[in-house]
Amino acid sequence: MSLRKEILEVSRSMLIEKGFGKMSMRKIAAAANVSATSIYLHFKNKDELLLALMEDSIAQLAEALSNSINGNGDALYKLETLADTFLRFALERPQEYEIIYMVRPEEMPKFPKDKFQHIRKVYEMLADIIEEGRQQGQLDVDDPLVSAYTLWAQLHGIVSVILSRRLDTRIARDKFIEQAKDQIIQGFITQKTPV
Amino acid sequence: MSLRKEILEVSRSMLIEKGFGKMSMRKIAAAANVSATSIYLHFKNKDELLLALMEDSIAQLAEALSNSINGNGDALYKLETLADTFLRFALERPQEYEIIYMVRPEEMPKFPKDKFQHIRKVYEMLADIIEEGRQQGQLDVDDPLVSAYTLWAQLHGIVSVILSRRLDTRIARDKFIEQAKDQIIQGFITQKTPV
DNA sequence: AAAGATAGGTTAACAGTGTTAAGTAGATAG
DNA sequence: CTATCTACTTAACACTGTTAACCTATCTTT
Repeated sequence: MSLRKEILEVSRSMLIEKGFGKMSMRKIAAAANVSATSIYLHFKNKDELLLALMEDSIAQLAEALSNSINGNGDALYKLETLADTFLRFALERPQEYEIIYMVRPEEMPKFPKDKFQHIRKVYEMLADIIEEGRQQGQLDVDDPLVSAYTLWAQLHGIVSVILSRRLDTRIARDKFIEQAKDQIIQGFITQKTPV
Repeated sequence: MSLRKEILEVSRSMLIEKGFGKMSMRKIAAAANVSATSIYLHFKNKDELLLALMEDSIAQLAEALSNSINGNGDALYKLETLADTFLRFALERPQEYEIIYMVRPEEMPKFPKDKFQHIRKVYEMLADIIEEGRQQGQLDVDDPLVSAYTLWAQLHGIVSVILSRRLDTRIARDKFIEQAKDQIIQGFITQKTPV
């Protein structure tokens, strides 16, 4: 196996086991039985390594999302399913979620296109679903792509509050998630205001 | 002025000017004309210093929110005003926002109650407004306190996506904010489904 | 085959980090 | 006048990311 791959593997498992904060170049190197400087032969710096991990996690999340909607159901159902899958992914694999959405490689180049192809595809898939729902009069949105990002941002907000331990201890986590999900979805549904 | 206060002031301006990443104990100490170890006489460690800054920023945010709804308007109007104020605070003072919602003091004790009194008050105020809206049939929510946290989480999601530069470059920031705000608020509004 | 370039690794070092242990000058108290 | 306490200091430890310089085996070119 190439050293590059090995570095990626050990850093990923280190990330998952110990969390992002305890990942250091030297520890990664030690785990791969190699000197710390060797990492720099394969990655420009720590941020680039992080981006590579990110790319991979994004691909996995994108796949989980794609798989969860296997064609059947109407737009609304699909939206709910996607929201569920997203929340489950985030809460079951918090460390991986973290590097996708919470870690900030310093001065992260604004959306380096190539690295974010996968997640862009997800947004576009989502936008398509929203558009479908709009045409069927089920959803009430303005710009579908913007709506896709909005939905995602809202879900991220929910996850973020939980993962960063900012949720009031008086509130049960599951109840919070359920209610939040309902409320978010409801924001997309066409209002049937009686004339 | 007490050294404790001076340390807080220096670190706050350092935080605002250079950002969280470039804040170090030694730099703070140098800016306060004191040795690095002196900080430890006033704060247990860096996290405690961070928490103190956090506490302060939270108080400011809480005040901005309280001030923005000066009694008049119905529940829905108040909700919109609060959302506006929150978003403005976050986007105008990103560094301060960051320490409130994004920085994670390692192993942050789950909501150390005393330090979060202010923000809890805000949530309760928000819950009251939501309850008021429910009683007037304007809002459709289950548990008002949970809804308060949900609203906040959603808004945080929007801010978070922008501040961590994860927003698609094709999407105009202002458009995103406006549409997101509308969608979030709509999630709270009573659906008038015709029978 | 000899010579040179290259790929892939090394060790040593720099400049920085949070944090602790031990020591010190000055005010205060008995 | 001595002892204690307070607020600070210097020195040091054990880390961090990163770079410079060096080594060695393999591949390419003459």
